[in-house]
Parts: sequence; C-alpha cells; structure tokens
Amino acid sequence: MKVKEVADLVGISVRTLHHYDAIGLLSPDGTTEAGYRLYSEDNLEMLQQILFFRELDFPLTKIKEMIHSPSFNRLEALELHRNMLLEKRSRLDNMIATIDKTIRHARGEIQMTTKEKFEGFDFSRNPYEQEARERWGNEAVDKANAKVGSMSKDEQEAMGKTMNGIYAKLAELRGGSPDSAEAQAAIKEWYDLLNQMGSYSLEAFKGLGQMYVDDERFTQSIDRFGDGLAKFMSDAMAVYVDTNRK
Amino acid sequence: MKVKEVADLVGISVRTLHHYDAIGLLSPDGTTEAGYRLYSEDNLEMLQQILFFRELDFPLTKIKEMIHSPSFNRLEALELHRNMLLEKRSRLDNMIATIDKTIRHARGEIQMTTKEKFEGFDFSRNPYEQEARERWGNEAVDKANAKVGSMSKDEQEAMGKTMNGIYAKLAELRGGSPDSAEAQAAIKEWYDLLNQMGSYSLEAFKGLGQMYVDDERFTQSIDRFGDGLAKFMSDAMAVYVDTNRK
DNA sequence: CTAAAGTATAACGTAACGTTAGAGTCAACC
DNA sequence: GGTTGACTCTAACGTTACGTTATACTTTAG
Repeated sequence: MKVKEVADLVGISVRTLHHYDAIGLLSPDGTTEAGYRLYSEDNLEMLQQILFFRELDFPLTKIKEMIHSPSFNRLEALELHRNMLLEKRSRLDNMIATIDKTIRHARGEIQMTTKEKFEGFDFSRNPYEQEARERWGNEAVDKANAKVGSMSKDEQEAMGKTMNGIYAKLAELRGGSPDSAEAQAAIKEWYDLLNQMGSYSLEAFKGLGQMYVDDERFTQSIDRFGDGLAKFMSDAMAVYVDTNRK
Repeated sequence: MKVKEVADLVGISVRTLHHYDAIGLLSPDGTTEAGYRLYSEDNLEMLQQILFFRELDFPLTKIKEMIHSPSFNRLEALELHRNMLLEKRSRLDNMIATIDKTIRHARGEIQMTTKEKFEGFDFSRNPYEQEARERWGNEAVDKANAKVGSMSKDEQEAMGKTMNGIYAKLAELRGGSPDSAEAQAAIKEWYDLLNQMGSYSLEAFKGLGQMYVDDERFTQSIDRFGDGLAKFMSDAMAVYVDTNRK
C-alpha cells in the first residue's frame, strides 16, 4: 500500500507517515523503483500498535523504544493497551460524573467543593507507564533477543534446543542445592550460552537471575519446565556470580 | 489562591498557568503587591472549563474565543462538554472492542480485515467541534445574546413575549405568500426588534434568514411555532431585504 | 499525450508548554 | 534578625509532533 492509502485507512496524514519514517519509528518494508513508500501488512500492524500507544499519550521516542525493543511482545503489549484504555475510560467516567455534578451545581441544585470540581483531571502519573518501562526497559534482555532476532530459523531452533536442554537439566536438579557442582556446571553453560547472544557482565547475569523471580513473566515461562525452577535458577545464578567474582 | 496551590489542585504545572496568563486565556483576578498571581473562585471555574475543552483537544486559541465569546453560556458549554465526553468514551469503547478483536486475532482465534484493525481511530472530524463553531462562531448571534444577557429578568421576559407574538403572527401567515403585506410588516417588526439587540445590517439579516433553514437547530426551535415557519421566515426575510435595498 | 492526482525531499513554521537562568519574596527557625 | 528553603516573578531558548509551503518527479485517467 502507498502512503495515502494507508493515511486514509487509518485517518492520519501523509506527513505523519513521512515523519514516522524520518525518525525511524515506522519505515515501510518496501519502496517502488521511483522511491515511493510501500507499506506491508506487517507495517500496518505496527502502525496500529503505534497509534494505540499514541492515543495513550506516549511520546514517540518511547513508543519507538518499546516497539523496537527485542523483548517487545505484541500480545502482551495489546493486553497492556487494553488495560490502559480501560483506565482511561474510567478517568473519562470520572470526568463525566464531575461534569454532571458541575451542571447541577451551575443550576444551583447542589453544593460543590473546589476540589470536587477537578476530580478526574489529575493525569500526572499513569501507573501503566511504569509497568511498560519495567517490562521493556531491560537492556540485557534486549540484547539477547536482538541476537535471536538476527539468527536464521535453523540457528534459532538449535539455540532453542540447547536452551531447553539446559532448562531440563536444571529442572532435574532443582530438588537439590543450587550450589551443587552439577547445578553450577549447568548454570555455567547457561551463562556461556547467553554470552553468545549478548555479552553479559557477571553483574548483569546476577541481575537477570533476580528478574527471574521478580518478574512473573519470567517466572511463569521458566516454571513451565518445572515448578520452582525460576527460583532455583535465580539462586544458582547468584551463587555462580558470587563464587566467580575475582 | 496562589499559582502553586491552583496547579497542585488541578494537576497542571505552574508554567501552564503562566502560559495561560501570557496568552490571555486565563488571567488571575488579582495580584499581591509583590506581583504574585492570585486566582479567584471564578478563575477556578473558568479553568475547569478550559481543561474540559483542552481534554477534548481544542486548541487554546479556540478555547479562548469560545469562553470569551459574549454568547458563551456556561451551562450550555457544560452540556456540550458532556456530550463530547460521551462521544469520546464511545470512541474509546470502539478502540477497546478493536483491541479485543486484535488480541484474539493475534492469538490466531479469528480473522480480521485491515480496515477493522483501525476502527475507532479516525478522529478526523469531531461532529461537536462543528456544532461549537456554529454555536459560538456567529457574531450576529453573539451580539444579540450579549444584549439579552445584559437585560434584566423583566426585560428579557418582555422581549420574549414580543418575539413570541411575532412568531405567532408569522405562523398564522405562513400558509400565504412571504411577500404579502402582512408578512412583510411582521418581518419588519422582527428586523426592528433584532436591531434593538444588535444592529443588524440588511445583509446580516438576510444571512440570518439563511441560517434559519441551514442550521437545523434554528429550524427546529422556530418550527415549534408551526411547521415550516423557519422556511417561511427565511423567504420573507430575503424578500424584505431585497425590496428594501437601495 | 496531457492534466490531475500522488509522491519525494527539504526546510521553515507552530502550538503548548518544558526547562533553565537570574532575581525578588515570604514564612519559619535558630 | 539573619538566613535558609520553598515560592514567585520575568525572560528566553528548547522540544515534540507534526503542519505548511516549495519544488520536482511519477503515475493514472481520459
């Protein structure tokens, strides 16, 4: 699709699309030989994401960070969006309630405190922005995923198998102690594997382990290999880092 | 109240209040001898109005025009706001529905057309902006309403009765021709009456007649005195102007 | 084949504040 | 009563997300 088609479809200006291209927020997948921008179906999905975020008053730079973050997960983002929209609607409901009151106040039907008149107006901090930052703001995770993104399908598959192998091994060991030799060996494999993807410092590795228990998305996805695995890995990673530190 | 109190109360920045003062959108009623801004209760009510409009993405210049317009009616504005907020909420609901669909689509549960993906995103024209412009954008109407606003209750009532009398007369005549002597006499009364309030040029008077049929809010309120009265008056006004033009 | 509509880049303009910067003011505490 | 810290002022430049020309090339409809 060419610019104007897209613009008309989604109700934005051509200039806006140019702008998004210029700042690297959304560059079309293709161009004609004359240099015309050609937007793919994927580009449109991305655009939808962008507009959702924009609707929630995220600055474009942050939107760019988020959607380009390798750890960006479309489905998660959509669900977060949904929550934010619901949040926004409830603020709107507040405002409507406020205005109803104000109308009755203006008609002299009721009394109203000054504070009441501004209920629903304080948008100062959006709780979801924080969540979004935490969720997609981790550089280490980003790097790893970036690497995965740059790998071929086969490479990804191989990588995935290796990872699953390590997970499985650790899952078996998770009844025992995190500082056992086997556990530590497996963790070393894990560390080396991750380093193939993103060069972790020991500290970053420990931080990642912390995330395994702090961030329930990690916890959940890891615990699919065995209940309590995330905790076990986290502990083992901490031990590994502490014993290997000079 | 001093700036920061106000800012904190309503959840905006001090700079914003300074800005609103600078552009003449909202200047505090008073100042201390040191030059500190002091906001009155009235200022706060005005601020509430401004923020409501702002929430609906009206540019500040338009907000300024509106709230400073002599025909600005607080109650009407509030009711319009209410409608706009409801409108906005329904758009939000659309977006939420869209995102729900998108989520299910992303999960592979359903199919979705490209167009569907952007439902709820086209904010291009807000029907209420148009209404607001029409409502507060007409200088002639403004003048008249300003005059009415400056009249006492008794005067207003008297004026209303006179107007109703003319309406009633015209309603009786509306079966006949708009250029009949009686109709033209009644229209002259009408013209004179309006001129008591705002000094209409003949051209403006003709324009007003046009609005009676173009703007359905006029049409409706006039036709309450008799079906087709608006059209009849409009025609008669045109005739009046054309025959009285030098 | 030509006019109209669309597209490109480039660059300046704008709206609504944010962000210093420098200086005066006010209430409170030692 | 002096000083500190929270507020306040004006002034002026910075920023974001495009809008708006301006100029030139490309595509499409008649």
